[in-house]
Amino acid sequence: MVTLSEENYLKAIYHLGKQGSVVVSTNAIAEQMETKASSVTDMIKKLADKNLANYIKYQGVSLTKEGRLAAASVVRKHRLWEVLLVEKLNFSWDEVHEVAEQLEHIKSEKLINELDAFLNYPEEDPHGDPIPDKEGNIKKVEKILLSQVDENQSCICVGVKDSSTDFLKYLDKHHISLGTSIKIISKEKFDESMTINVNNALINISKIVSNNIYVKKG
Amino acid sequence: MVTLSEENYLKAIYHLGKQGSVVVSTNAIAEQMETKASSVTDMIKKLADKNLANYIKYQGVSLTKEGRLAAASVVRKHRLWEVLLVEKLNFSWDEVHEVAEQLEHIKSEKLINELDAFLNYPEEDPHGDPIPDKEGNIKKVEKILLSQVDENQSCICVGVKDSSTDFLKYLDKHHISLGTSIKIISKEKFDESMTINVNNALINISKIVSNNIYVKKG
DNA sequence: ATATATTTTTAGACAAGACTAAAAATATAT
DNA sequence: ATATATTTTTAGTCTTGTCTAAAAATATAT
Repeated sequence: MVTLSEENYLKAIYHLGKQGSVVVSTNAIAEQMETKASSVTDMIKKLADKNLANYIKYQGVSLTKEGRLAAASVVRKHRLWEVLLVEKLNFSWDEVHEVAEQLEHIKSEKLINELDAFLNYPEEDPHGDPIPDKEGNIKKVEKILLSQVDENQSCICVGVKDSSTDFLKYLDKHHISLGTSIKIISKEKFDESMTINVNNALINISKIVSNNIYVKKG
Repeated sequence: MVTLSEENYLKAIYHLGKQGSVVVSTNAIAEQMETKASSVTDMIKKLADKNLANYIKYQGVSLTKEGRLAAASVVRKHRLWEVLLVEKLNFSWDEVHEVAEQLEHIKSEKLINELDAFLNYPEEDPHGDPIPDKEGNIKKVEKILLSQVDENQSCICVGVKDSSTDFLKYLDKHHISLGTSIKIISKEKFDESMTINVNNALINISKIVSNNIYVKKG
């Protein structure tokens, strides 16, 4: 049995090391989880004992195949629940995270499969992040940061890198959501801000903003 | 903050002492929760410290107003989730309990209110048990045990007292569910079994069975 | 009313998960 | 290469919730 706490560590390692295949440091995990390095060391040992992680003292951790699947399963659940919250229960995309953090730990194979079917097998969560399938596979989609797009090019918002409440509310205020068409009008050299056209309104966004919006050509 | 474990104790006391207004014994709680009396004593003290329970050593516990509301809230969540599972996610009434035991601890006011609305404000769960409202009030419905009904009378199944998987599967096998019409054909004096008519089939049920089915006149 | 049985509580121990402070290993800089 | 800084681990403590065994209180029976 994988405990709630173990699931959270697996998820952190999964996210830090691109789907868990890369070695990550104790401190990185501690920062991600807002805990202390010593707590991380303790837990890593438990994960290694359970064959969920590969661990070499002082060197870092990566997930085993089993650990990767367990982590992907938690992420799958998190994202499916987020879809339910937004599509059926009137949550906005900035309200779902906290609740999904709880729901992702509910243990029931049937529940998650039925939820998947009920939601019509969504491929992405409300922030444009891919939903792993039962085997833990994710569909890689072409996406680049808005900051990479050149002047006079048009693109479509397909996701966000930062999904904090503050950032999502900022996007809401400027009517930017998934599927929104964005045209780059101009880019400033000195601060790398850009002026963009969204729904025929011109707005100026900082580099920080354009660096946290994923878009595709179009 | 009420912890998961505390919520489970509150729920147990709530169920044992008709909505928590009655004093219940340490042993009764221990039995209900499949734990030891000493663990119960420990937890009762914590609940009393938090003003969720009234506790007098060696005398027993009851819930305070606050404790009763907290317990009713957990029961409300449990039963609403059960409705979701059955109505939307293809669970049968014997499959919902275990998952609802987990879901009932999810903390989000908005979630439970939206769920309530999404399900169209159900008044009962899939076993016919009433769903407390936000204030913890439950609608008392007229119901008697099938064993109380006289020969030649007809009635309608409105709930079950035992909602164990085994019993619910037994009812499924005999096509008895909520809303099913039942006519009492005859009752045996010596073992108190009865023959009933369900969907034009005659079946014989033991006292144990008739004692676990709630019905209303009709 | 006294002895016996049952219930409840206390005392002490344990596991999980987290923390602090100190020690050990690794990395960096001159 | 040696000193310094950083990272990681260890050792020991704390809290929550559980348990066992023993003690205390209450209930029951003769």
